[in-house]
Amino acid sequence: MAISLRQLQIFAKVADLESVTRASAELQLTQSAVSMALAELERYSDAPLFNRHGKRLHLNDRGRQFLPMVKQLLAQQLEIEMFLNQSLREPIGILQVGASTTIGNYLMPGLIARFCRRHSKAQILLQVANAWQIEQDVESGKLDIGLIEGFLHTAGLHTRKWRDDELIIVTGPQHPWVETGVIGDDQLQHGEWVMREKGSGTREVFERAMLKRQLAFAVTIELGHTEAIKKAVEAGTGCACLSRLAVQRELDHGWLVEIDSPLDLSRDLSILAKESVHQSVLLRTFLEALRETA
Amino acid sequence: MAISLRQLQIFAKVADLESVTRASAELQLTQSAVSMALAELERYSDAPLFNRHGKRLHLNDRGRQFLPMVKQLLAQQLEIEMFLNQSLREPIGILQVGASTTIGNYLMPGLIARFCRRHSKAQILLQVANAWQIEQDVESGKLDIGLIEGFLHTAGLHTRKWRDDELIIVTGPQHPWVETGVIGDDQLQHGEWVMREKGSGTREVFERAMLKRQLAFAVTIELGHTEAIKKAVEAGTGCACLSRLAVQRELDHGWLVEIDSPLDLSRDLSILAKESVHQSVLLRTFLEALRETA
DNA sequence: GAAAAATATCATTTGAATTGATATAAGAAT
DNA sequence: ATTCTTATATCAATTCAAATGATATTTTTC
Repeated sequence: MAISLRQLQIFAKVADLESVTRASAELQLTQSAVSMALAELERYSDAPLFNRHGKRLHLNDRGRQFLPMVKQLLAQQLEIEMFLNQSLREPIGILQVGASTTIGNYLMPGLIARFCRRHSKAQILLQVANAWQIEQDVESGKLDIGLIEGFLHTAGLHTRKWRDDELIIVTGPQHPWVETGVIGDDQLQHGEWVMREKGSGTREVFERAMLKRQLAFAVTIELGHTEAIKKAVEAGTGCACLSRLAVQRELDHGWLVEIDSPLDLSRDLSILAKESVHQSVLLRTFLEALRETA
Repeated sequence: MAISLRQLQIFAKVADLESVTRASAELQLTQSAVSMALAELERYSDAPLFNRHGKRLHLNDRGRQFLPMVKQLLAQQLEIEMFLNQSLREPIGILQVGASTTIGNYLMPGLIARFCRRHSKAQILLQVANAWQIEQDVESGKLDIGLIEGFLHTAGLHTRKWRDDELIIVTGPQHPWVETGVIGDDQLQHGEWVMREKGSGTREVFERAMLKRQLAFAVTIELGHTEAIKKAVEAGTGCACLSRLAVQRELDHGWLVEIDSPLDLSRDLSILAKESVHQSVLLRTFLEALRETA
């Protein structure tokens, strides 16, 4: 038989009070229960932990070494029990959040920072990956929640719209389009487009919007990262279509300029979560925080 | 009802294996016992700790934070049980000892053999690794004690000098230096040195001693193992600077010859141990045995 | 769509913890 | 000294929690 928390509690109490009877009173047990629990512990350890001198119990050297260990363990027990109770009312825990590129890089950092400042015992771990990967990991339970651009369709996965994301066309400040700030179909077709590789969510939206207006276009440069595209366009190379989220700072500083066009470049950002009976306080609080930013 | 160690053990095992069935096998329990214990814990905590997705169990946000607390408590439990189980006077149990290369290869084997002959119920497991690794493992508690060449300085780790180690210069018996058995600065500078790679503790001591006398030297051959260096020098290739511990046997047989030099080639061997409330009988006895060999 | 594999749940059994009663022993009061 | 009080230890009986075996439910796999 192994040791039990009960035995250790009893031992600590008896050691503190130096009395079986008083310990039994405080523990709401009979004297005999305490005595037996103690005897059991000493039998397990093959040697006494107390000196019995008359009616008085005194810790012996072994017991003296033992007591601090026991106290530490009981403190940990208390901490654990507190955690279980606390996490019911307060958002406490480690939340695994997945986000696809644009959201993960431009939207989540600030949002998470604000959230953690507000809820100091909550920890958010962010994984940035492509939408498909996020979907898999939410499905398997590795992630508690996923945030992606566009919709996805795994059965049994709860997808719902979070907020709108607006893609805009941008150029460098010295670009000829800047003069009017507006372009039409013609310019759209003949622009020198700097884009992410095929398959990127952002690019897909642009392609679909162009297709809808039956416009063809050519990609001058393909770059693997949004930041690289921004740098290229800032430097004067053609034009790009990016999420407003990704270029807000550059627009504010005037490093990039927004160009109006007749394209419909809005898309949805979605929240993926498991259909589940129970949502933890932390998860619910985080969902609420997401809703607030929408 | 309060939480029990049993429940926590079961929780930790299930969380690790992500399977109730496998956990039940390892814990020698039926699947239903494990399932119920888990249910009990979740009922106590008023909310699930796992996401159940089909057959797969995945920790949720609370569970993720809960697990490390539980692990820590269980480790503490283990320590407590070890303390109680250890015999009062006889060293019994398994001691995890780490040693850096020279000590581990040339000093420990004999010492451990002698110790185990004397204390038949004691088992010493020796891990030979570099000083940094040893330090980490002592710090983390994987090792009970570490023995390294030189000093190291992790806060909270108890380092103290164990004994001296003397490095000596050796050559093969047919080497010209053997005639006098003594060399000076000139020979030191122009010797054909066979050495361990840069970064080796032994080499560092030699380099520092040479630097102190402002002597330059060239390394003719670099070899990864002390044994290889000994073989090379025995075969007549140049000279080496090695711990006396590593070459004692070869000196006794006359396969290698010790050459006196004006260098100061002594260093300290140190003992690393955790600052801890309790030192087991086994650990104390082993430390005493170490002191005896010093 | 059937078979295999995993988890959850139920009634039943097992076993450990607790009780109540009693023995024993030390210190205090007479 | 002897009795009374107070404390711990131990025993058989009881209570209650934990484990089992059987079974239902669900999910994955072929």
